[in-house]
Amino acid sequence: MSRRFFITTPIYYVNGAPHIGHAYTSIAADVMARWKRLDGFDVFFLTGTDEHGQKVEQAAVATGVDPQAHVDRLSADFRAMAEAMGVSFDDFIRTTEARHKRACAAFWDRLVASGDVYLGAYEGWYALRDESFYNDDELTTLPDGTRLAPTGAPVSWVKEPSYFFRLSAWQDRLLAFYDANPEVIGPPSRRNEVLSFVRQGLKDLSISRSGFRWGVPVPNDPDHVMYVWVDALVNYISALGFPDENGPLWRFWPADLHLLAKEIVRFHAVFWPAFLMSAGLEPPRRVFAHGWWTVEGEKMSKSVGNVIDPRALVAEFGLDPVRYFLLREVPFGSDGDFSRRALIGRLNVELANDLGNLSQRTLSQVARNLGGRLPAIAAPTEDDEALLSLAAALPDQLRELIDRQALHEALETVWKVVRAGNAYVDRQAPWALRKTDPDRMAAVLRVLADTLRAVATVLQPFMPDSMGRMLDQLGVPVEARSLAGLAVPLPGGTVLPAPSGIFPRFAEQAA
RNA sequence: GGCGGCGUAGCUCAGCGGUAGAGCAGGGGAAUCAUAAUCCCUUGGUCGGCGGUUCAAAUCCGUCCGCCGCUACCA
Repeated sequence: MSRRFFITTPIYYVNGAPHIGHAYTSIAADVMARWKRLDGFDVFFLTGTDEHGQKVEQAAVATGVDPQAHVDRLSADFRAMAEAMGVSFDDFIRTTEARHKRACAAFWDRLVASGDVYLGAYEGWYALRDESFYNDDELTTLPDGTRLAPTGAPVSWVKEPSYFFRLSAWQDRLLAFYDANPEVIGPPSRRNEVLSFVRQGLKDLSISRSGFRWGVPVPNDPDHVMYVWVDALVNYISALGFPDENGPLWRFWPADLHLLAKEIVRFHAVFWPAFLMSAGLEPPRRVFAHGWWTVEGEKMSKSVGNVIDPRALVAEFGLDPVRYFLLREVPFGSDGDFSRRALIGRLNVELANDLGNLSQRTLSQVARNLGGRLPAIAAPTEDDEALLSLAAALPDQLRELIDRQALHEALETVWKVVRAGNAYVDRQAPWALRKTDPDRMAAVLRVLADTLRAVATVLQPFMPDSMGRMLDQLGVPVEARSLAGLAVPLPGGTVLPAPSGIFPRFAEQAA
């Protein structure tokens, strides 16, 4: 088994401020990246920004700034958002960087060399005023037959020279690829959509534009810039040093997981593998699409004014509760609804009451009744063994679940142990044992401490800061916090710091 | 229109051939170590309608009703 792991988010298009959807993808990828590191993998976690295209060029012109200055500002905002969300990326690629343009040019040359690129003409309804093509279904037709763009500009049928990628030639090879790699697209519903899309027949893909300049130049044809597909997708290999296949990072290719939102599955599961195979490179091992969030039951939109700013959310509730909520509330891969009420419920019930309080009630008894020293392990009773074995099973269970991106199930699995822990405390009643059987009380508290250690260890990728503090309070040295480290018991007598609450309950301010 | 999916307790969903499940919400009780946090018990469903296969169907097949996704060049 390969011990290296390459995971990516999409590069985010800089046509607005980052919102909860961007944060969601990045946080989910972060959890997986952190999990793999915890499990001893050599991880490369890539994110970044997509900065070319006509929309960006127009936005820059509209605000009277140079496109590069415009994207510098927006890209920095995305990067700051990732950092604010605790996203532990190893590299942040920007499509305006020289290394990316070099990779794109080399990649383009490979496609040309394979015979899959030809010069043709892209046809469509074009509005001269907007300098933009429109789809048929976007147009309105006046009684006199004039067609108008959504902007009100008149359109005419225009042919523009464009390079094409011979995607039509790749249909059978793509189907064979999906067939040989059934896990390459997830969840299964997305796989089905991709399969039916490819089966219905593929058209050649326009991969250059000559109507605007803000893009990567096409080699040997200064009239063209690369259109989005090639430019954007190549980021995944430009960050690995392509075309230098002897560079230090190239060993990370092919990507183990491209994580993305459902609307860009096709680009990643159809176009990208075809490009890569054409270029003589391996296609990604897995592409997984998650769903979209609504807000309080409504679609998120600028006009409704309900777009969630992830940083505002973190300012109010804290980073870890937000990360937890996003991954716990909804089966990963499905759509979900974001509501204050639901977030507060998860925070108060699951984080504060279930987990935070289990830690607090355990550690406060250790502090008060045992002088703050971790008791030694005693011979386990049947009840002890039941709880400990549940906790010990967590790493293997989560490995399997996280490998198939079932993040919500991973959290549910951990919470079964947390609930079992609370039930165990009540059954054993160490506060009563304090008077009748202090040794047994110590043994019970040790069982609880070990259970909490396992829980906190596997939850570190989800809530790095909070679980770090919990492990501090449990006396677990930083170097003993990996999955491998969990196998080595802490010595009895370890002095624990004074416990303090990790997840305060959230009280809604009275209006 | 074509292809695919879904419809199970008040809510969110799991189960996918063998006497209906979880979490939350509701009701009752216990405990008091703990962030008044916990634990135990419990109410509640003709598993969208109809028909079929089977000794046996949420579970397979057909059909109808209702929702949803995909059906390519904004990313």
